[in-house]
Amino acid sequence: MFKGIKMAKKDKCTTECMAKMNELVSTLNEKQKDIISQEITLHQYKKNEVIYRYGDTPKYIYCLLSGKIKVYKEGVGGRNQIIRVAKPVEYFGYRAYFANGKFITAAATLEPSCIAKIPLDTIKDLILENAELGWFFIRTLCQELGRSDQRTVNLTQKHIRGRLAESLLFLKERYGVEADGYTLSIYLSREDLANLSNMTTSNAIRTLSLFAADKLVLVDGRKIKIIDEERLRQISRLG
Amino acid sequence: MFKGIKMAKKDKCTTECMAKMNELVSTLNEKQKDIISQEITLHQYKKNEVIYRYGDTPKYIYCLLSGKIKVYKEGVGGRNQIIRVAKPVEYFGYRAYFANGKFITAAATLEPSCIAKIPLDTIKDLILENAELGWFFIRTLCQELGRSDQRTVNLTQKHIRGRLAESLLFLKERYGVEADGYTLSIYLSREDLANLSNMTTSNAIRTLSLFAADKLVLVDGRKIKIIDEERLRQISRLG
DNA sequence: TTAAACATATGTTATGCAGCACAAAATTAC
DNA sequence: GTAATTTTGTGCTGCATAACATATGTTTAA
Repeated sequence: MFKGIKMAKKDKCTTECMAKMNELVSTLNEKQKDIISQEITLHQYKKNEVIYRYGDTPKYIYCLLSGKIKVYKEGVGGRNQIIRVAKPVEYFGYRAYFANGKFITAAATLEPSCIAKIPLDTIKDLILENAELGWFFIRTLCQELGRSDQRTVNLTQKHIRGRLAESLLFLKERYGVEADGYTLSIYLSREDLANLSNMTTSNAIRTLSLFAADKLVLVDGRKIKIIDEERLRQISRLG
Repeated sequence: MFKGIKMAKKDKCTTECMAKMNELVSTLNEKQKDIISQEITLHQYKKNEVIYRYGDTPKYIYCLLSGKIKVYKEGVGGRNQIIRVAKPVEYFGYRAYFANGKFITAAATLEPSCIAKIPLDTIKDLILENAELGWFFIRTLCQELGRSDQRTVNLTQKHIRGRLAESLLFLKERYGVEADGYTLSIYLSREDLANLSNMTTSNAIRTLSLFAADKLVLVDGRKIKIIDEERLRQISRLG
């Protein structure tokens, strides 16, 4: 029977993928787990590949299994604003569906990524029959909203140095550092760094150079080592 | 029996209040409604009264039954940033609790307001046993998050005129207009208007005067009539 | 291998807006 | 009813940062 074959083909990948999604899957009963594993699909994305676009109709929830992605908004004059970044295993692309609208953001990979997709209609049905799953999304959304509130003030009220310092600390907290304990585990282009910090690319480059000259960071291409976290924190605080 | 008396005393107000909260209450069964009506308390706030403060531990969900409130964040150098505003019947003050943290914002009334309080422990319990209630919060949070994303770009990328235009349209959409069809149904101080639009009070005053000179709005103290909505929309779009 | 496209770097200019200072008007307090 | 305080209004100055120009290094493509 076709379904059996399809399942068999999927099985190894799907099982692995469901294991990674444990935080969500653990709220489900066996029947619900089955439904998800029937509906879930896996996708490979290259670096800088667009996942969804502004204006699209949301149909799937995306689960980032490996890699890194950005959610961004096209601003005035082609200037993009990075709204949030995700790491494994986090979910994205579902907000607009739950709010009953189209996408007001776009999403793209920052590095090669593996992403699982589940139809949102299915997720909605599951939420309505499983309060614990709903609770998972409520907690997640509340954390997102807190971060968003925080970012609004940071981006609007701090000066350039403060905004960049804030972004570097944000990236460290979000993605961590490599084995040496200093190098940020994410290699952003200066443009993405600028879009994250609400400034022009020129100013991101300039200010990062100044930080390097002040021995706050050590820059080697896209590798950034955070040397003096304490002073970066000061700069971020004082605006 | 004491509980009975307590109930009896509360009954009229509570019933009225529960009726207003229909969007939430309608998701509950009788037993759950009883729990809420036992725990709910009503409070009157004067104009410009603080409801909760930065750093406080969230204990109650607040339901605005009448009046208007702002949720704001203290920024650099005493400059406040209004994060969102609520109208009847909307809920606030629960985000931090669900995200397991303290308040990172403060809230205050913009006019005399009547506010119901329900312990968040109770709400959490109800969400965990009532998926439909959870769904209500998910929808609400997703709308909030969308507004927040939108605001981030507006506040960071638009010029002063664009930001003020945006704020005026935002207020119209959020609070509506009076019987004449033009006068905004909210009387904000210039300072609050500035804090909503990410600018200094001086610039809010100045720019509003310019709008008045350009016949886009008609200003009489804190009363603002929106005359030329189309052009305001243009100004807002173009930054 | 060369060219083309892109990313990074840095200096210069232009300007939008914050930060004053001060005055007038309106509200509140006594 | 007068003083005190807050809110509103306007002009001026300086600075932060966007915008532009240009150069160099680096990856991609033909």
